Amino acid sequence: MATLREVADKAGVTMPVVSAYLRGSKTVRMSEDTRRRVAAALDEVGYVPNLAARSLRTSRTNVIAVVVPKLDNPALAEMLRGIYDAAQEFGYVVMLGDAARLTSGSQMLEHLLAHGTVDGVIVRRSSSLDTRVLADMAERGLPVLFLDDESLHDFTWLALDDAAGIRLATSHLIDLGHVQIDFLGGLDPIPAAEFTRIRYEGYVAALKERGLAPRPPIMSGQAPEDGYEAFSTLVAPRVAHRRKDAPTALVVNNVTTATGVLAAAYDAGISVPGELSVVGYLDTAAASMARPRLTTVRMPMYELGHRGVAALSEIVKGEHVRSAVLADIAPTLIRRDSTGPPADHTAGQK
Amino acid sequence: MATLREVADKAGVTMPVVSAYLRGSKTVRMSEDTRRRVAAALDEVGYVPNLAARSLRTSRTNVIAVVVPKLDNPALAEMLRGIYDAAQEFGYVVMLGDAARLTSGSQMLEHLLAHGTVDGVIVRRSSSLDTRVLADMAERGLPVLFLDDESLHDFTWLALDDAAGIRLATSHLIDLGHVQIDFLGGLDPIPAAEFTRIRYEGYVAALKERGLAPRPPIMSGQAPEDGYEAFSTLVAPRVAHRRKDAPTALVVNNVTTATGVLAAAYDAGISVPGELSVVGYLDTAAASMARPRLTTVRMPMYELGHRGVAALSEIVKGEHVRSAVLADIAPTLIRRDSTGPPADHTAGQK
DNA sequence: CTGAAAGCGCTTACAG
DNA sequence: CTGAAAGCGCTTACAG
Repeated sequence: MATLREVADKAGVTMPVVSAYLRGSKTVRMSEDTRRRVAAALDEVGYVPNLAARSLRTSRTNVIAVVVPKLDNPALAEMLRGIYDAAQEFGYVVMLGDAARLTSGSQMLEHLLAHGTVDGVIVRRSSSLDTRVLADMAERGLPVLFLDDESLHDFTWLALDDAAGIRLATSHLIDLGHVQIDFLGGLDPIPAAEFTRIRYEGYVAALKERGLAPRPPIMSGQAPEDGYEAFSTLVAPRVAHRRKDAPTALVVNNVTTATGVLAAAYDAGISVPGELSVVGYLDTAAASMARPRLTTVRMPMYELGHRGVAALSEIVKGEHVRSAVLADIAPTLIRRDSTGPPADHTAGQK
Repeated sequence: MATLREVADKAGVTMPVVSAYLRGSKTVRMSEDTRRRVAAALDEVGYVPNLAARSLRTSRTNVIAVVVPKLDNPALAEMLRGIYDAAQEFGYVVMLGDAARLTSGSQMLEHLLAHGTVDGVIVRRSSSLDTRVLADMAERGLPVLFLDDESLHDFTWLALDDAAGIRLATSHLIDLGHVQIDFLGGLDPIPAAEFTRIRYEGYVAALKERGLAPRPPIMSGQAPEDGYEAFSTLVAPRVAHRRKDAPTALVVNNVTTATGVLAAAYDAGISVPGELSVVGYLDTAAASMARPRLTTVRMPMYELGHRGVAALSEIVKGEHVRSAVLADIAPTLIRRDSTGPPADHTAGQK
């Protein structure tokens, strides 16, 4: 537990000199001999700084908290890479947490709201947080940046161009010749997540552009099990019995949900893409391990995370940051094996 | 930025009284009237504590860091649940991090090694950390608990009973009538991860117990792609050509790897479990979404995390903690659809 | 350009 | 049982 004072005494200098040496201060000049003595003393006592003392003095911690809805959501892995990379560039340490643990009155919330703990917070999905928690953050004036969507008011956010992404997925199916295309997915119950509305509207827009009739969304939670359940009960019966209103293709809001859809199709004996094409939104490693390999739309998740940190650092500095959609990076279609022409076009091929 | 002093002045008491009130001190008694005045003042100024100041004074932070090899590894989700639950009980806030980011000289390592930042660290898999990082931790005397395996020396660890888990998986296959059983998986290149050796030995033990001959391990990394690659090149050709040495069943070290194996078997036209049974080690939601649904062995991951925090809190208090294997909780076989009797026993059924 | 002082906001040991 | 003082380990503004 050597302190700056001990190091200074040992080196025959004063504390501020050691402090300046440690911080690599450019304004304080010291002789080569002084440097050497300080370095030797530092090394000799095995000096380790006390960051609590530094934070108390500077009222900065260089720690940012990152809160995500589900820690093990693979679709977020790339966003986290972007966040960690940017954090390193900006000199931040990242403290990652689960939104489910950040409840009102929780130890973790107390920690974030207190002074001297984190400089700011990045939250993926405001809807994964209690409204009381959001209110606390706002009231406390905590610098927060949301990685959300364009429907979030009252806070600063950065968003993917979800409408464009889903439009791309839908257009791909239209290009293949599909006409009866359904939208399934992630309509979280309460609060009726706005982000899904925007995604659904991307689907609607794509169909209308091409003179096709949009169909009502098929509600589903986001987990694989949710996709399995929704597909089994709401889609599979229509497809299996070749009902006139059966879709020949499906836009699935989330890639995670889509893996459940694939399992359900398999269990129902529905061939993908033979009888039904499936495209998932967002891309993960699991998409290429699924059988059939899942066609997806890849979004700039890395950039979302990276720019999020940059924006937060501005907010921390007290500067005003404008909410924005990442529309300058186009979504990419990752064509794999789960999409193909509709059955009636390929009758001869199979 | 109200301070304790301001609150005290407003309430007409001294700082220590407010401090005691805040901490719910039992030793300091105060009148009902005082309590009310303090509470009112606290509320009026919107007091928020400065945790850096508190840490500087108490040299405790109530923060623990948790370092895992891969943030989005679903097999760890349950362990993290255990950690978060226990952290709450012990009054800790969890700071989760990625081992890949905790490199020598990294901002994050500096942060962990400094005073006044975290009270201790839990590391899943010592082998995911640079040896220099481990040496730094040891030298600095940082309280660390490893969630590793029994082959880790020089540090305190808590381990799953990997040998028992793999023995259960192997016995299941033997019970089904399999004789030619291979072990595939997670032999990390350098350092030749000890934990896989122990798992492999569980496989060997199970076979020997039943008078069967163990076979050399099939090396593979842990990712789905690794499992895919290893299976495609080293196993599939033998099975497809019905070579005499072809396995009829496979113990896959990791469930993540097993999903890749399943995809590879599908692509090679090998029917699971018709021609080959596959059992994965550890259980995840993805195992039940795979087709065929993957038979796995479930280990007490929640308890591993929970007890890890309990052990760390002892270490933080300076008490000696003995490394231990969680042998009191038996592994469970989760029987799904990827295992069945060997082909020659079922010739009439298919 | 260098050196001693003040103070960040708490908690705790100590005197009354 | 209550109240004023000391001090945790830093950094920065200020005097020399």
